[in-house]
Amino acid sequence: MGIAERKGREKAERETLIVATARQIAEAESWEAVTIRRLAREIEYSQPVLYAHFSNRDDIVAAVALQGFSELAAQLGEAVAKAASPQDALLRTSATYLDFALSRPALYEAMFVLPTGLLFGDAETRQELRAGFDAITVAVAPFCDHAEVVAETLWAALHGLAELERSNRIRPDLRDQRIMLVAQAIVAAKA
Amino acid sequence: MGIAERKGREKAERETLIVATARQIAEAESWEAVTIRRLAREIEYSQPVLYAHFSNRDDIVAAVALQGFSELAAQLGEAVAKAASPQDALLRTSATYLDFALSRPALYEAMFVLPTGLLFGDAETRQELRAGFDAITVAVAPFCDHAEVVAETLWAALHGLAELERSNRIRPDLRDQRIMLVAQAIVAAKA
DNA sequence: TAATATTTCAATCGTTGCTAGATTGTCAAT
DNA sequence: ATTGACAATCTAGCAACGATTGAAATATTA
Repeated sequence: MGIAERKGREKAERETLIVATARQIAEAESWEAVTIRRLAREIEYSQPVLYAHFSNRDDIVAAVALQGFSELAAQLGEAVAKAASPQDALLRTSATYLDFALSRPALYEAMFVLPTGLLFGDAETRQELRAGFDAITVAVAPFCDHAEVVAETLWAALHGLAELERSNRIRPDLRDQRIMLVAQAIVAAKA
Repeated sequence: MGIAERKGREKAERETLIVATARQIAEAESWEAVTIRRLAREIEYSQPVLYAHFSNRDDIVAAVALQGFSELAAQLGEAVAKAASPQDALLRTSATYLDFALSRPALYEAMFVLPTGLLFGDAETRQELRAGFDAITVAVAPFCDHAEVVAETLWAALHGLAELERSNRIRPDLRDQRIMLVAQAIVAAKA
C-alpha cells in the first residue's frame, strides 16, 4: 500500500511547512502576525486544512516551541563540549542560554511565555523538554551536592535575566557582569 | 466652577472602577476574560466610554500593573522592616517577592508578562516602577560593592523562579530551598 | 427658554479563531 | 471504462473581539 504512505508523507510535509511558516512569520514580525488565515494563505490551503493538523492555534505555537527546546539543548551541548574546565562549562552554559533567548526572542517566547499546554513536571514529559534542563544539571553538578535544586535555580536565574533584558528592564551593557555573577555564585554557594 | 470639579471627580471614579473591575475579572478568571465588552457591561456603560479613559486594552492592563508595582514595593518594605539582620532582610525580601508573584498570578502577569507599554530603563520611568527595584537594591547592598548589578541579578532570579513555578516547570516543594540558595549565593558571592 | 457644548450610545467596521455543510477529487470494485 | 464510496478540500458563515463613527440625548450657558 504505497498510496497510504505517500499520503502520510505529504501530510507530514505539510505539517512541517505549517510549523516552519509559523516560526518564520513570528520571527520576522511577531506572534501576533501568526494568524490561522495568514498561515493558510502562505501555505496555499484553506483554513480548515490547518485543523486537520493542529487542534488550535496554541498547538502550532507548541510545535514551534518544541523545535526551540531541541535547538536549545543542542546549543548547550555544544557549549559544554568546548569547555576547558567545569567552571568554563558553567559559564559557557549560562552565556549560551542567554544568547539563545535574546537572539531568537520569538522562539523563546513560544517556549516560555505563550500558552502552549506543554507539560513539564509530568512523568510523561517529552524528552525534548527535559534535554535542556539536563544540560544545565550537568553543568552545575560538579559544584554541588543537590544538583537538581541548584539546576532549577540556575535555570530560573537565566530565564529571569532573559525576560527582564528582553523587556528592557535591566541594562543590556551589564549582561556579562550578571552572567559572571550567577556562575560565580553557584561556585561559591556549595549547596 | 464646581461643575468641572464634580465632572472630574466622576470621571476619576469611573476610571478607578474600570481598573478595579479589570483586575477583579483577571484575578477571578483570567486576563482572557477581560474584554472591552465585558468591562463595559460590568460598569454599565457602553464600549466607547472606555476609550475616553484608556486608548486601548493594553492601557487598562498597564493601569492594573501599576497598582501591582505599588503593592509589591509596599510589601517588600514591610518585609524589610520586620527583619532582624541584613541576612534576614535579604531572605525576607526574596520570600516576599515570590509570595507576591505566586499568590496574585494575574496581577503579576500584568506587571511582567502581558504587553503594557510601560517604560523601565528610561529617565522618565515612573516612581512606582522603580520602588520595587529600589527595595531589592537596599536588601543586597550590605553584601556587595556593585549593588546595582547584584540587584538586577537577584531580581531576575526571583522573577525566573516565579515564572517557572507559575508554569509548573520547577517543583513547588523545593521553593524554600531555592530561596535559601539564592540568598546564600548573594552573601557568598561578594561582588 | 433657546442655543450650545458635552456626554453617551446604538450601530458598525474589520479581523480573529474556529466549524458546518457542500463540493471536489481519488480510489477500488464492477 | 463506469460507478459508487470514501477522503480531502473549500466556500461560507458563526460568534466574539478591539476599536470607531455619527447620531441622539443630556447638561450647561446665555
